[in-house]
Amino acid sequence: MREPEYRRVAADLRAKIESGELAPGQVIPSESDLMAQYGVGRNTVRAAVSELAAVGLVAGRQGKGRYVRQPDVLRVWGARVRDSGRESDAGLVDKWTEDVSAQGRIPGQVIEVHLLVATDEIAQRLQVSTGEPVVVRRRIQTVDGDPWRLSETYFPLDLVAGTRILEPVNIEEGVVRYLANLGQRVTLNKDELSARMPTVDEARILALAVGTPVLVQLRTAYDGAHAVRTSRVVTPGDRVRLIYEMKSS
Amino acid sequence: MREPEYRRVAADLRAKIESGELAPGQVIPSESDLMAQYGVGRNTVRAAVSELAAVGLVAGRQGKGRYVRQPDVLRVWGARVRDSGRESDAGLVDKWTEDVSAQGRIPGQVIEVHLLVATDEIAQRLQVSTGEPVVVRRRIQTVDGDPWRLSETYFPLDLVAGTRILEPVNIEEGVVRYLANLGQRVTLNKDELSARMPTVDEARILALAVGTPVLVQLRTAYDGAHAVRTSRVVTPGDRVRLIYEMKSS
DNA sequence: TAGTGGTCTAGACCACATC
DNA sequence: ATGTGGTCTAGACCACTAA
Repeated sequence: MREPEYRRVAADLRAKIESGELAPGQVIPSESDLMAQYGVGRNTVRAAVSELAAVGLVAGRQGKGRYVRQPDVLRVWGARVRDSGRESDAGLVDKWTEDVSAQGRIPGQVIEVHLLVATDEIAQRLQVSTGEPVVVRRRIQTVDGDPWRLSETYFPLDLVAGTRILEPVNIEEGVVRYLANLGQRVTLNKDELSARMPTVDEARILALAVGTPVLVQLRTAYDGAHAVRTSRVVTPGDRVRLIYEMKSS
Repeated sequence: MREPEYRRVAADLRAKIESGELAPGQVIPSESDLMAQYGVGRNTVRAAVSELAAVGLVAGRQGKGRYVRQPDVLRVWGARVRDSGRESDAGLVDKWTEDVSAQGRIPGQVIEVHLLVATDEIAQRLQVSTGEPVVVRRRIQTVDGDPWRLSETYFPLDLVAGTRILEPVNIEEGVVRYLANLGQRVTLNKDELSARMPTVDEARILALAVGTPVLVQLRTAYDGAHAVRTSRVVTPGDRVRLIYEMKSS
């Protein structure tokens, strides 16, 4: 039993998907068909198909069949060189709205704002003490009405008290430009990127198929050595392409 | 049957892991124990544990038990602001060696160089015709002897003919600086980042546990509007933190 | 009603690790 | 020899979808 049966079946199906014999969107053979075709029991077929589902190649719903998934990728910018050679600061809408609209899709977002105390992680990134009051703006950003991205931004309370940041409403020009217009200077942005499997909450909110990892972008903005805000953006790995454009020396 | 049994078991185990009751590195109860503890059949226990394995929370080996995984994270830089305010170009070693050494680990790499014709994807990114000759440097980069990152860089043949790029040897100062010293100018780097589950080859070479996504970094370097090289770097999502530091306007 | 996938069980045998 | 996980089967029943 060198190569398990279910792996042989999985590899064969995978090859058919990658070769295009089973095209994206197409329904794959039913479990009964696969049992007959490969001469194995139902659980073996299910183990094979589960493996493909676990890496995001197939999906399906009870009662209907399983089909080959086709990704729907949007591009969003983490940093962008404009004609001026520097980050844009004169736009009329926030970056999410701009990025999504530019690709002919309809952006949207649901915003909530909370006042809470800093956890260790947030305190460290904001350079404040654990337990200090911070403001968090949580956004569920949508494309064509579907949840697409989770975005949380944390501010030290004293830096945003009395501003519209505290109101759970859309800020048309975007938070970054809004604060810049109020006089906040940002000299450095530092992003930390990683990939992981989603938590159960993330999977639920983003309606993630099993086998879909998320891309996590932790961004902290600094004015000199002083942190002014930090954010965590969670996006499904198969639905975004995060772009960084950087001028070289 | 609102909530399946195996999900109840999985959620319970997950909670114990996240609360620390089952600590990283610790062996989780055996299948027999879990069967007795939750009063379910073996396959149900296995379905629950498989779910945790599929999201990278537990791993194990036949004959031994299953244990809670503990990530080993390294930081690597995608772009870094130096004291000079621009990308470093005077270092003595390549960036991988520098990043890994700085964290007290031992870097290494296995290099192979191939001459081949451009596929559609590579041709498009290098702005040449499909079928044009290109050179690819493939590197398996290691940390403390373990495969850690897969790096492929493609060059149009005419831009690197007669250089040491064609030799499958380490270039101490790194390819970027080597070419810069030969007079190649790079004015813009463009990175595209995404997360996905690994291919079977990637999982094998990087010794990935099931449930580990990869972070894919596609970088193209331009001299003006002209692409001079393009690379694909594949890293396990749980083993790296990719850092971008960007000066703001 | 028929066909699909979803859940669960009981049991068998194999492969690996440890004592 | 014993305990662990890995593979596989046969069979049962449930839930969802579509004709």
